[in-house]
Amino acid sequence: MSSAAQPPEAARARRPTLDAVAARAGVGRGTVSRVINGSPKVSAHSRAAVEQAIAELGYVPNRAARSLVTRRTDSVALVVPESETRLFSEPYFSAIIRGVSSGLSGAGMQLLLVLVRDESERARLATYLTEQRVDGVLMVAVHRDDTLPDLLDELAIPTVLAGRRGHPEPLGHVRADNGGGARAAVRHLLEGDRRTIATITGPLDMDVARARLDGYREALQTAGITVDEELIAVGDFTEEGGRAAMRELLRRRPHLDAVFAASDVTASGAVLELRAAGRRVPDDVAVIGFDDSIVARHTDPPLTSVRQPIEEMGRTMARLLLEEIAQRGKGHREVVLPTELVVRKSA
Amino acid sequence: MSSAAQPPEAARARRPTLDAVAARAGVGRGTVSRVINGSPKVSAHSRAAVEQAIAELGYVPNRAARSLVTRRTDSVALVVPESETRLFSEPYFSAIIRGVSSGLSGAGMQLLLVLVRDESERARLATYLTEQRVDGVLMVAVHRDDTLPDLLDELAIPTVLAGRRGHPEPLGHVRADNGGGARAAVRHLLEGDRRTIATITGPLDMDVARARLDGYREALQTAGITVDEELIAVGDFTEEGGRAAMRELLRRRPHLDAVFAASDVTASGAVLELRAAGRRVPDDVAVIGFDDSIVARHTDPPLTSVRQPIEEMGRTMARLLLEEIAQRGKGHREVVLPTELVVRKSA
DNA sequence: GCTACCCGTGGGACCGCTCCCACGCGGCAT
DNA sequence: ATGCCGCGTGGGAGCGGTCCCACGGGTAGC
Repeated sequence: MSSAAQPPEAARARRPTLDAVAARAGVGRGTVSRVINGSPKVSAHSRAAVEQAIAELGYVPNRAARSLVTRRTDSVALVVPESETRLFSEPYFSAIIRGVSSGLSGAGMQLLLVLVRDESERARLATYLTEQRVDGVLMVAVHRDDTLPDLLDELAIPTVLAGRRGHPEPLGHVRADNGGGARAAVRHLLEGDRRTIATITGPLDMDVARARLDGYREALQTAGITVDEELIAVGDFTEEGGRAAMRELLRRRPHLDAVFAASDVTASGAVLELRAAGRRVPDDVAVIGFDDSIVARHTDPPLTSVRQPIEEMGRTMARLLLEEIAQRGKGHREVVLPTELVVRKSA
Repeated sequence: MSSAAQPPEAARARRPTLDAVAARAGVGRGTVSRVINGSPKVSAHSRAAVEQAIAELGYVPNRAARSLVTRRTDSVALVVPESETRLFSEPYFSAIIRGVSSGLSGAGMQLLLVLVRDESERARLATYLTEQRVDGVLMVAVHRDDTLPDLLDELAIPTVLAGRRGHPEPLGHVRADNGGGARAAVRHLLEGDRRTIATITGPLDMDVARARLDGYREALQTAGITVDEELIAVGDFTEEGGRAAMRELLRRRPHLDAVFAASDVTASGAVLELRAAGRRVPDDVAVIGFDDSIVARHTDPPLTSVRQPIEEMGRTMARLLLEEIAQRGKGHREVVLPTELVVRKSA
């Protein structure tokens, strides 16, 4: 058991192999392999002998060897643009990881986390992913012009995206009902008798941002209100972007009485800017964010926000990917999860 | 190039092997291997031929095969207790990952993310880690009684911890100067003429929490102030814990005029509770947090907080681990990185 | 009593790479 | 010319599994 007594320079103690187990159990390699892989065609007697030998030797199968012959790695990659780990306010990043991890762990799959720093690294990434290191790929924050998903499609590597690039989206993906969330937010503002409702969007090359903007438009139209394009400002999901957009909106339409922001961080920037301009929130201007992140609970006033079931999205992504790996091309390729309006003080 | 034309049921196109490259380049396997691994003992002519063949075939080495013979996997695991992904306020979790990822990527190492849900999973984890799937292990949020590090030590798997379990800590680790940060915070409060300074700690089975508490004590003693044990309340790094601790402190010492909290989230809970008790922050009671997380910037008032260089901690962990993997037992085993007090409005 | 079948089993042939040994060949000293 | 050295090189052996084929022995069917 203890290799601690060995001199530090010694090679790491070599672990027992399948052969060793077979020898100790007095059976052949094939039988040991069958026991390990749960084959039913093993006598109770042999099975017991093998299991005891495994326990005595502390045998653990070598993944590389198995992987070499089965051509599976039992691991999947989660690809995240590095910039997103900064931008995404909590709990997005960790919640996705938690969901993915929990969806995977039951299947004995390992999670390879790949942060992509910049374009030059994308090329290297493509190499990694073809190195037969992973059985499938999960991607978050895919942009409309992202080419990596196409490459994965072409290489026939099972892939599931968080969100879609456009529609139709040929690859499997999971997304929140962004449009529905946006509609609920705007409806809530209308019910609070707000009439001049502005919106600060995310980058419009991302489908989430577009879908939230569309929801905003639809809710207004449903209420019989003509959309005033001057009430729409493009942001980038950051606080600073939110401030800039808010300044611009105030300049264009000083008398607006509500803002629907495409993220909490953006909303918090908007709140700061509104206050700087002497407006009270929510008395003069109501504000609603998106994500229900930790920021929403800690701003002043706490933000009303649209919550996405992020952890469940991660779990669902994992499930879709496992299905796709198990049986190429089967399973439904698109899942939309519901959003929920969390009402706090800002609207 | 295109396997897209094949029927979906077809096995994934088998990738070219080293043999194929050798045949195409008109050389032996050995020579191709040498080129790939950058051996100098290859003639310019052969090297060129091999490189061309690799490019033409789109050859990518198979990791499993290499791994099987070299007994290296070129990947390391980052082990995170799942509860921590919830508790750690941003930016800790993602910043550590970013740092680790950047420290690793240069060395061509891959990052395996392992969330540990509960004790039962720890056992499975131990199995994973001995499966020869990783060359080393990084761990965050190690508790004092955590046995996994000992196991890793015994198995002679290179390991680096974020923070230490106690001291001395036999394993390599990286930590922030928690004591120094705490001292700086308390000194700042003293300079603001606060005299009745309370503290809300983290769970005392974690070294970070202990070190911050020690720093608090030292700063007071240095200033010639006797530590009043009634001004010390134990929290758990959560907001609710912060609120409960603050209530207790107000009960014990109603006239306290400052609080040093061991985390921003705790501090934000304390602020809420202070306000509920009719105290103004910072006028009546000054508050300082720890972490300089996104929460600190968004509370009202924005929190003065102690910043840790988290991303750099991650990078340093990766560096230490790579050193340890390259040459067992060499390299210095302990790195302490400086903290910095970020002054905002709360103190 | 002989053939047919099935079940459990052992072990050979690989998977794709690295390691290392042996070999050929040109250049230099003898 | 002969011997020696060293450089580049080819290819056998193995890493530790899985897959699959062939085989032995029991049971059932005729």
